[in-house]
Amino acid sequence: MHFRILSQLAATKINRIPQHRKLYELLRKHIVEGVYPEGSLLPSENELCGTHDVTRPTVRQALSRLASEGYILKRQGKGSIVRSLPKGIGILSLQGTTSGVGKHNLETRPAGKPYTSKWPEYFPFELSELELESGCIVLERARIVDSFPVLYDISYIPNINIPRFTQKSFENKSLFDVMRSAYNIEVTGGDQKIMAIQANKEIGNYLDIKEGDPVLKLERKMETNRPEYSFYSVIFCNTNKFYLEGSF
Amino acid sequence: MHFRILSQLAATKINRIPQHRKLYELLRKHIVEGVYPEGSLLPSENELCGTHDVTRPTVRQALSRLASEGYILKRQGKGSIVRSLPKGIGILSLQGTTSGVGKHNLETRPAGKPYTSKWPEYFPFELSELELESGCIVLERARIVDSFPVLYDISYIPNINIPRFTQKSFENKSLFDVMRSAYNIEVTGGDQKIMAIQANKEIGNYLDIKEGDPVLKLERKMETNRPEYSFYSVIFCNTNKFYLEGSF
DNA sequence: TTGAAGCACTTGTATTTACATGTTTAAATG
DNA sequence: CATTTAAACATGTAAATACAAGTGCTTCAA
Repeated sequence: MHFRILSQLAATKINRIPQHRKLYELLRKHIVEGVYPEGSLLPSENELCGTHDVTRPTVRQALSRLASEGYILKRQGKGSIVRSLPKGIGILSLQGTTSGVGKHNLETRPAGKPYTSKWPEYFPFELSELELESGCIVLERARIVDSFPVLYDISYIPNINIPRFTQKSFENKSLFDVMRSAYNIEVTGGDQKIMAIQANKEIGNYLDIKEGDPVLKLERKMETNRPEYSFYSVIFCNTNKFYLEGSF
Repeated sequence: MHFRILSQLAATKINRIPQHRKLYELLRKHIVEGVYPEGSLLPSENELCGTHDVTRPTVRQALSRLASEGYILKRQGKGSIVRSLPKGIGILSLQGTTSGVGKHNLETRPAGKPYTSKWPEYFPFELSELELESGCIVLERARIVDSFPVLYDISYIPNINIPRFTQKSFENKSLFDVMRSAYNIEVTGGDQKIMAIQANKEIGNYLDIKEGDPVLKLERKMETNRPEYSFYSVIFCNTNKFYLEGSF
C-alpha cells in the first residue's frame, strides 16, 4: 500500500498526466474501438478500482466525464451502459442517413497547404489584440464520405507559439489530435453558431451541389487548456445524404 | 459538526435532493439572472463550502457540472469565470445576428392544444415497444423573436405516466421546466441530428419565408432521469435573421 | 408454484485529509 | 526604484471511509 503511494509521489514531476484522465482516455478508446460494444456494461466501479489500482473517486471522475460527453449512461444499481456515439469532428459527428454507410468511410483531404494570413475582415467571433496582431494560419480541408464531398472546413489557428505548424500533415488526421499530440493543446470547450444558408457558386463547387441549394454552416470557436488560446473553424456541410449528429 | 450530520441523516427520507444538485441549481440560477455577471469570478470553492455548509468535493461536483455545461470556465489558481450563455431551448440557445435584439424578446406560443396521437410513420429515432403501444402526446409550438417567427417546434412525448399533460399550459414556458416541475422528469442528455433542408409550403408558412428557402432542421431525442423514458422534438428554424448557438 | 423477503452487488452521496500546482500580491532585496 | 522572492490563496489530484439507495437474483415460506 505504502509502496504505491511513494512511487506515485516520486513520479509526479516526470509523468504528470492525472490518473483519472488516463483512465478516461483508455475507456473512451475501448468504447469507440468496440472493446465494450454498444449496450453492454462497463466493468463496475469497484472492478475498475482493482484493475487500474486507483480509488473509487478517481474512477468516478473518469466515468463522470464519459457520461457527460455521452459515451456512457449511468444507472444506479445497474452500471454504466455503453452508448458509443463516435465523435468524428470534435463534438458533432457525421452519421449517414442512408444505411449504406457502414462505420467510417470518412476521408479527410487537405485542400492546399496551410498558409499564414491576416484574419478575415468579418470574423464571426471577437478576437483579442494579441490574436489580431499575430495573424493566423488557415487550413482548408474537405471531408469525403464514400466519395461524396460532405464537409468543407476552413480552420483559423492563431499564430502564437505553434512552431512548424505549416509543415504538419493533416491527411486523414483530426486537427484536434494534431494540436494535442504536437503542442499538448487540448480542447476544453467552445461555442458554435449554426445556420442554414444557400450555397454560393464556390461552396456549391466544393460540395458538388447546385448554387442555391441549402447548406449547413457552422461557425465554431474551440477553447483550449492553454489559457486565452482558442482556435476557430467555419464549416459548410452538405446534408443531402448525411446529417450532423451530436450528443449532449 | 455532529449535529449537522445527524440532521442530514434524519432528512434523507423526506428531502432527497442532493446538496451538490441544490448548489448547482442555485448557482446556475444566479448566473442566468446576472447575480454573477459575465466575466466575473464565482466565490472560491472554500468560500462556497463555508456559506453553504458543505465540503469541497461537494462544491466541486456542482462546479464541475456548471463547467461541463458551459456556464463557467475553471482556471487553476484563478477561479471559476462566469460565461453566462443562457440556454433557451435546452442545449442550443437562440442568439440574434442583428445587434437590434437585446437580451430576450423570445415569445413561445402554442400552435393549438396538445393532443394524443399515434407515432408518425417515419420517426427519426428508434422507439421501444412500450412507447409504440402507448402512443404519444404531440405539442406544436412557435417561437417568436421581435415578432419574427424563428422556430417551429413539434414535440413528441410518450404517453406513459404523465397524468393531465394535455391540460398543462405551455405559454412562454419551457417544456423542460414543465417536465421537471410537474413530473420530476429531468433531462440528463440526448442526441440530435442537424441538417439543412428546403422549406416546403407548410414550413414556409409557419416561418414566414418562401418555399424552397433554406431551413435548419433539428431532430432531437431527450433522455431523462426516469429510466427508459425519453421524449422527442423536431424543430424547424429560420436562420435568416437569427442563428442557433450552442456551447460544448 | 408463486410470492415475498433477503442478500449481494451496483451506483449515489458525503465527509475528511493531504499535497501538488498555478496565480496574484506584497514584501524583501539588489 | 525595479526585480526577485515568498507567502497567501486559488483550483487540481488522490486516497480512505461510510452509508444510502436502486437492481436483480436467490432462497424460503405460504
